Amino acid sequence: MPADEAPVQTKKAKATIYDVAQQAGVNPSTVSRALSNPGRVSPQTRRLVEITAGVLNFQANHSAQVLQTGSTRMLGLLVSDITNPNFFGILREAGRVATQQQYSVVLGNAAESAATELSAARRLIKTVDGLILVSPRMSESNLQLLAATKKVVAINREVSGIDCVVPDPDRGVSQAVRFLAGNGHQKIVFAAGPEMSWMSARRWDAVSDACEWCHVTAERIESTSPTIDGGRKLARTIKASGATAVITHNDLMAIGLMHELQGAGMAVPEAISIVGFDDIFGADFTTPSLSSIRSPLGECGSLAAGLILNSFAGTPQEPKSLMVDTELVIRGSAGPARSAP
Amino acid sequence: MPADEAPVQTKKAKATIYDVAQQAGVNPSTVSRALSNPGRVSPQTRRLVEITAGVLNFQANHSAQVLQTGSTRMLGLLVSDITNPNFFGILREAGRVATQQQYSVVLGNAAESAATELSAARRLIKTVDGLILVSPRMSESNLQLLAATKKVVAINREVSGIDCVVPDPDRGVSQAVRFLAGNGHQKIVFAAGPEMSWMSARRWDAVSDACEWCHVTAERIESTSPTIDGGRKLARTIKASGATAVITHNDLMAIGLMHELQGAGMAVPEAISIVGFDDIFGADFTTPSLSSIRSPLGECGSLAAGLILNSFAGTPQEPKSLMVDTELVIRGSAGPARSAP
DNA sequence: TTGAAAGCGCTAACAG
DNA sequence: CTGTTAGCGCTTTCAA
Repeated sequence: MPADEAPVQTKKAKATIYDVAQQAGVNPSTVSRALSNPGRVSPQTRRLVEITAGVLNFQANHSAQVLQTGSTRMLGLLVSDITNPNFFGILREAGRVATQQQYSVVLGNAAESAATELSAARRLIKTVDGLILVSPRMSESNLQLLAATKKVVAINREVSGIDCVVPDPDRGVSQAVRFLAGNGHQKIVFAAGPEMSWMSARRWDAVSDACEWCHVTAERIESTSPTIDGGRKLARTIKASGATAVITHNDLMAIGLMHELQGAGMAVPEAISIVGFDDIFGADFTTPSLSSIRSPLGECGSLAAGLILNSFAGTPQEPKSLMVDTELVIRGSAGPARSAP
Repeated sequence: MPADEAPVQTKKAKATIYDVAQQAGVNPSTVSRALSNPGRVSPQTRRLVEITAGVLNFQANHSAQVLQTGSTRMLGLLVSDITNPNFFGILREAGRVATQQQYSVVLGNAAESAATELSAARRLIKTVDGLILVSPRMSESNLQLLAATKKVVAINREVSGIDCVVPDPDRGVSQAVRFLAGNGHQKIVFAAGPEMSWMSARRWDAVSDACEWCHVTAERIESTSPTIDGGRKLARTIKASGATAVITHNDLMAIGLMHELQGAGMAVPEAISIVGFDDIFGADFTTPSLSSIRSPLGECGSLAAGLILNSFAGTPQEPKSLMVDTELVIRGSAGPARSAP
């Protein structure tokens, strides 16, 4: 391994509990107790220690504590889809729940591929007590291997043997399809996401089922990539399909598609209605603003954090999958079908 | 402290180097060397150790390593403005640079206020070798206190005594003002950000200077908050100002302002040109798409990480401020003034 | 309530 | 090239 020096700590040597103990004239263990177990020490001693610690600017050495106690009091969060800024909700809520139990949440360096995701997860998991993986792309077996090390919870994906929190597309999709059917749309196209995406499959199932229920035709078309550009490339095919409504695997695709369609002279929603998925940041920047099926990501975050924290506190539980409901957010991009009354 | 149990490690007890050593019939220190210092051990012993470690699924205890070596090989990144998804560029590039030196980057739980930011920074800094703060809101003295503990670099803010990487608005602003002046605009309004924002002041200075240079009038108006809604609330004032062009402190404000103005019947850019700052994710979702002055955040990230990493490797340096150039991204929202030829 | 002492898992001299 | 030994800074029994 080349160029592998330890950091030169140019900063002044840190004070340890020994320094504090000496300065205060007590035993190191008393300092430890006073600082992290107050109540097991007399009030005056405690004051003394606290003041001395303050004077010496004492900062407990985290790794020493971790080494001793076995707990980092940190949760990791790893997000694979960095193009979806929406996961801030997850971070915020997971953080909120964690904070209540004096835990903090750190975000792992986001991953571009399944491989980098795995290595990022491996690095991160060493430094935390539990790990939340959002839309993980790695294989099931790798996921299970990770889960054998520390507590792991997946969001947006269901994997046997590990705890999961997954938004159930059914409710939001059925709202969307009912809305579209009620507005006279006879045929709905679903623009799928990546071939291997668990979520995309799940979403198509929901669309297909809801359409059947509402007696409208559902057609699935494949995309090249789940991005704005991927959405653009779908415009021809979708126009040719004769559908008056389209639901896309995600909002990025919806936005790309909408722009391309508008560029080709099709009015949205007059000529074609568009509904995306995820209600990402910026979905309401567009004209018309984008209708979208939203997952309660914040709730996913708090549930995931809760799952991990509970597993520390309570008795071991069977791995379980938590379902959360999705919800249609109607904005300007969806409306009555052209031929509707 | 109530309810403060250590996590119950329900997982199987981890293998240590002692287990590996015993199994392989060598000394623990040999295991340590073979794994983290290959080259100081014979090839066959090394193979043996590696295989045994694999079999036992050995994972080195991170905190023990840290405790011993004093280095976590991790960099922290703390972002205060979570509404600006643009900082992904920082994360990505800082991560890239860090990875080259076997460091990884963790993101601290984002902060809502100066106070939570400080406590988040305090928590995070204990677990990393160096900390990058993006647009920090805390006081200078707190910043300097942090910097006394570990290596700290600020992005988007200049603070004496600590390393900084700041985008210089001058270039982008001067491009924007020249563009607007060249298109016949006589008066440019700057919609300022938060009163105490260092960056907002910097940006106004740049606008003011550039306008003077181009002989156009610059007017500064205050906002209530640097958000979409804050932008909306500016619409009346800006319309009343009679200006035909506006530069906003950030893109969120620009988007809110644009929507509100359009809602009030003003065409963009025909009646009024709008230029934002930051070129955030979604700036091109709008109609017309938003022109914006972009900071090379990726570059800021790599520079900041480089600054930290170099400080570990080399001799102590004087704190320095690195400047990076901003750049105008012209899109549909800016064009010829109404009364222009 | 406080002190003494052991040890968490690892690395890094120093010998051999 | 490999074994021995001594801690890193903290928490936590066990005594006093």
